[in-house]
Amino acid sequence: MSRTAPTPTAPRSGPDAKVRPDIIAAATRVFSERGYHAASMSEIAEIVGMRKPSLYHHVRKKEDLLFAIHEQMIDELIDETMTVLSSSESPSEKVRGVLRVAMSFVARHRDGVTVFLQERSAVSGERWNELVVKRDFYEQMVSRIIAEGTGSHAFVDVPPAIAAKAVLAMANWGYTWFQPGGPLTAEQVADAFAAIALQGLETR
Amino acid sequence: MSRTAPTPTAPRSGPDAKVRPDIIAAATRVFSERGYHAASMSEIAEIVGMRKPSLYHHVRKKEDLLFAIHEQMIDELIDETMTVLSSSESPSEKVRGVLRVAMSFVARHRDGVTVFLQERSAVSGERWNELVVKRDFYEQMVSRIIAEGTGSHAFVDVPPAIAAKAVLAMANWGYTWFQPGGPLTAEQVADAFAAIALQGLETR
DNA sequence: GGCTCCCTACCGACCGGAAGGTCGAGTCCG
DNA sequence: CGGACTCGACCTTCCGGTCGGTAGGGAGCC
Repeated sequence: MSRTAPTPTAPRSGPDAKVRPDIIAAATRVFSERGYHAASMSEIAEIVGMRKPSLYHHVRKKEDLLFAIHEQMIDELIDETMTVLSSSESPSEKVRGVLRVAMSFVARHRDGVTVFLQERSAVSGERWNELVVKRDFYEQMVSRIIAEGTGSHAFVDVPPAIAAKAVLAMANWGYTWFQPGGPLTAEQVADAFAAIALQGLETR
Repeated sequence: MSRTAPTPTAPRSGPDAKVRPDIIAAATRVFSERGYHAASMSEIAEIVGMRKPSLYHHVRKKEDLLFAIHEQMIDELIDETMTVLSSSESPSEKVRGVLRVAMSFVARHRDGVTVFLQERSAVSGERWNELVVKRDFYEQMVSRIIAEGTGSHAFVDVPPAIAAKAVLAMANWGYTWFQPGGPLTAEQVADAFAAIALQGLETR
């Protein structure tokens, strides 16, 4: 057949087993387009060029695919944001950096981010907790940057948690409207958002 | 029977017929909790105290319920925001007003807003366009306020469309985290967001 | 008051379809 | 030979939606 995976990927050996990347990619596309519950395993199978029963040779349950997407997204996002956090820039520059990373992430992984943000409640049970922890951790990273700014009086005295919500909202909401081929690049948008978040709209 | 609707509500006379409010309320709750596709008509029927076939006496299709919720939300939101837009306040005050209206809206109609923002793509066909037009109109309202501010040099020179995205993002994203019984009221959150959007995080 | 008529609301039973998931048999390749 | 991989047929479950029939109350009439 016209298979493309050379590595003999260990098949469904556990709940956390590696799944073939093209399958994850197909699932990401279908989940993002139709929504998790409306998406069918048959359609995912068809995209990767097999039938549904074959797909179940690589995946245990439909939910495993959803979880894998979620995990991959939040792990990568945390990883990329970490480099910003651990830099020696000023709090302002870190906020700008967070926004740049986040917007660039949205631009590069549109479908994945859509699934990650829109299908938040579809993951159930044990693994849901794991994701909540990581999401909270990510938010804490941003919160800490802002606390750093207010601590050094570089930032106005607003509750860091609320300010973090505001900054994250700008980036997260991007998945609903940002088009990678549009008039503005992700970096330009991120910088515009950073300007608003840091200096505000009013003239000085 | 123990009915409570005294008015002989005209039953399913057309696609735009009025549906009993308790049915809309039940659908809103179920759609918000389970997601549109995962929600079942039986569960909605059960909440309002009837069986599925009886529910279909009041509603033609499942999608009609979804559409009704969407329409109700966007219509009310536009209506409330209109009063802000048509006031004679300064652009800054109007931005604050928009955020107050939006956050208060989120607080009062949590489930409805959740459906409205999360189940955006589940509406199909003709009526979807109608909703897109209204959503764009709402966004234009905010965009215009900001253009007004940049025009009078009260606001910094940023593209109004981008600034509108930023402002709306803060409010829209609220549905994912704001708890009406939490430490901050909707108005307090809105004012904090307005402060960030207008003056920025950096000290002057 | 009784009586019929009719319309609204309600429901048990049912249908067609589609979905997630399984099974057993086959193929290919090291 | 054996394990990875594929698939046709199949099972179960559930869902959106329909159908035929029933209860009940108001309107009109005698």
